[in-house]
Amino acid sequence: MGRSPCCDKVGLKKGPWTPEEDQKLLAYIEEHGHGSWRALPSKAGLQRCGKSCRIRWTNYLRPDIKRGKFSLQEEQTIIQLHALLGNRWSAIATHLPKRTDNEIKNYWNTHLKKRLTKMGIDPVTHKPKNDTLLSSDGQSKTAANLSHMAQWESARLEAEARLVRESKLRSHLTTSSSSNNKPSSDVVSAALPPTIPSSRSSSSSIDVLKAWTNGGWLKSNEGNNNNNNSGGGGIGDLESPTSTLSFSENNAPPPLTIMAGGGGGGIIEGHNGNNVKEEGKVYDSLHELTMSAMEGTSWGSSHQHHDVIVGDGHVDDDDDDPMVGEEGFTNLLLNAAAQSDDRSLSEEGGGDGASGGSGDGDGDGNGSDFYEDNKNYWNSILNLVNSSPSDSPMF
DNA sequence: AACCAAGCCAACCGCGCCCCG
DNA sequence: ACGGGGCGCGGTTGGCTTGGT
Repeated sequence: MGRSPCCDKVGLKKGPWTPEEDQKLLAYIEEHGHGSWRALPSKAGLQRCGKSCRIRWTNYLRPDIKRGKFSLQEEQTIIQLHALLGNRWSAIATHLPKRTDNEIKNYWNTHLKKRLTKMGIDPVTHKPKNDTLLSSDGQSKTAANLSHMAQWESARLEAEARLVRESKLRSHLTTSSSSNNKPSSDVVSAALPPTIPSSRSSSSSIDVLKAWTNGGWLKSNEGNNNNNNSGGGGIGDLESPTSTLSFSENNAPPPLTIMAGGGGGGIIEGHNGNNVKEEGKVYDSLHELTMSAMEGTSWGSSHQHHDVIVGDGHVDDDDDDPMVGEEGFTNLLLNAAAQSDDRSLSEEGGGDGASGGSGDGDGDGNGSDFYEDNKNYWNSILNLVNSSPSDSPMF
């Protein structure tokens, strides 16, 4: 069926906003809040459709928007999160609190993407376009593993997002019963400053990441750094990356533990039996997604990477550490970016540490630096996550 | 100085999801 | 259960700016 237009376009203005229009919109929202966007234009005396007003507000007029050049750290954050989340701009924007998804998207498309491409790195997969370029030092494989991570995380994101939605739904059921007839979205809006970017899933996914890195990932690799994966090394040997989703207190579902196990390609277990039952639908999705992510939908059947998830769930990656060198890879990129960038680091307080080893001497992540780089990579993501509002207002 | 191409970014478009009646 | 409204998201476009010749 055809979708009705967002508004009656007849007589409505399009194109660039005038200062007068900005002023009207700003004044109205400051006084009344945005309420229903559709109803806003007439109330505010604007000849615009509600959608246009919303976009203008969220992308430009919001008072908490930071404009201007992206700092090196912001660039790093974007690149790292993009490697994990893909084009989920709103999710990425959640971790760059003063930037809009639109701004980040634009910056990616106009700067970062080109920079990566120029360097022979596929901006989609974050791995070198020509594997042979780097294969001698193992970076291509590790870049491929980053891609694995991204796909894995992506699948998890979807599943976690479902969980969150379920939780939110139930949360809204309880809240909305006591908040007259406001639409649920307005319930959220009303409870929050109207300016806070929302994300449906990113925070939770990052929480997973936290647990992941805090839990077993790095340790797991630590033990497998030199020659791993037999008996469950590498990705297949992940220590249960326990979901640490922050649900609303009253509706907190029990923790789900996802075992990306060496035994069967992945196990999801509720911490007690009825948990899973209660979240049956979610469990199914999570399980489904996790399974497909692990067993070929993304990895095994894609044949785009060197390593393979073999039948029993462990990763056969031709005896390279599955995570080795990702930091090296990313920092290679970032260092190059820093060098090619005419901005000076000091502009934004350059050694803030979030980038971990990005400034380590040669910085090309070869040889024995791989392990450290690997650790630093995830630590850097963790750092940025920790320093970001991942205690999202949404949850 | 004039022209052209590339870069950049605000805004738009269309789709999908969620909620409500 | 279903259909429509509202909103958010990601992709794309169009126009202005900047840089090169």
